[in-house]
Amino acid sequence: MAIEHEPQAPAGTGRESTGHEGIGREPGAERISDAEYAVMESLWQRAPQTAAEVCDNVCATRGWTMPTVKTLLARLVTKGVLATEPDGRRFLYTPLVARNAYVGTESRRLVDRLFGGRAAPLFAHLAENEALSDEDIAEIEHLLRELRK
Amino acid sequence: MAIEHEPQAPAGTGRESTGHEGIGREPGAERISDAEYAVMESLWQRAPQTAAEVCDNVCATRGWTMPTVKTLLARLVTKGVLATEPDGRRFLYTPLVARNAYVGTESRRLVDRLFGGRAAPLFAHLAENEALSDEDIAEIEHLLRELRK
DNA sequence: CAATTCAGATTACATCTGTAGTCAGTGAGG
DNA sequence: CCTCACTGACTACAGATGTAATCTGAATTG
Repeated sequence: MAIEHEPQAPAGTGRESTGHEGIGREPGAERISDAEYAVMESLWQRAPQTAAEVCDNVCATRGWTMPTVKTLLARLVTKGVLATEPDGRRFLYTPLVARNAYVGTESRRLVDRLFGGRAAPLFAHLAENEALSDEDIAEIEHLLRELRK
Repeated sequence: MAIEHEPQAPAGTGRESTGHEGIGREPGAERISDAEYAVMESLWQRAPQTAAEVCDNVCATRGWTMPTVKTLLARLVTKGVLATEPDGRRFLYTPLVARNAYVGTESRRLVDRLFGGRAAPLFAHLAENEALSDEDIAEIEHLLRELRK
């Protein structure tokens, strides 16, 4: 099929491009994979960025090449967690889900899966494994005092 | 090739059956997937169990059939997180990694990935999202007092 | 002892992930 | 104006995962 030359949402809008779906399609519903997460990190740090900029930020550390970043960006757009905005001939990518929200769901997932939805056992685990620094403890105590109020 | 009739470690003992492994092969090194985790849960609850018993425990809730459970069990054995012990003509499966250990690594992974290895921000998130029950808070306070000592 | 049944082994297959290569259009430079 | 570089789009492909069917041998049962 003919490809429009105007920049448009990259990659496979294939099976669900109709956009009419009422249920289960809110942005961020899709899981973000490990590799994708690295890309998101970069964009959460600063947005919007071009693909090249994202690569500058992550390719070195992860040992990736541009094509890899491109693919990941495309997938993230497909998943609905990144928005694209044409800027001349390239795209600017912007997160559609706040890091905060993502982190929230992920933490929740873990707590639900592993600790029956209770945060205390998680905390206990971290404590047992000495995953808590003194600083952590201090901060948590502070937060607790806040909550108490 | 002829298959020995005596029950033996199911599936792909292929590349690492020698047992002499020195490096990088400690049990539990492999990641446990979501579906596999359900199987492990059952076995952590009670062990050893036969495949049929595990299915009794999870097939209903997850909408699985026996073959699925078999596959998952086989994969878990391959991954080195389940041990098998012949019992008549079937196998008894037993976890090789304690739930505790698994839960520990997973929590750690999350904290590392999402919160830069610090537990306090995780805690803050849970607090913000009201993921903390009063009970949780009480328990955590108790744990904190323990730690203080 | 033969037929049935049940367990594990093998195979299947679509999707997702990690990681990349290639193609084609568009704007920039000569 | 033509060529080249850069960018996004498409294709690739192996391994993991979710989910299951089929095959085969062995144990149970009549």
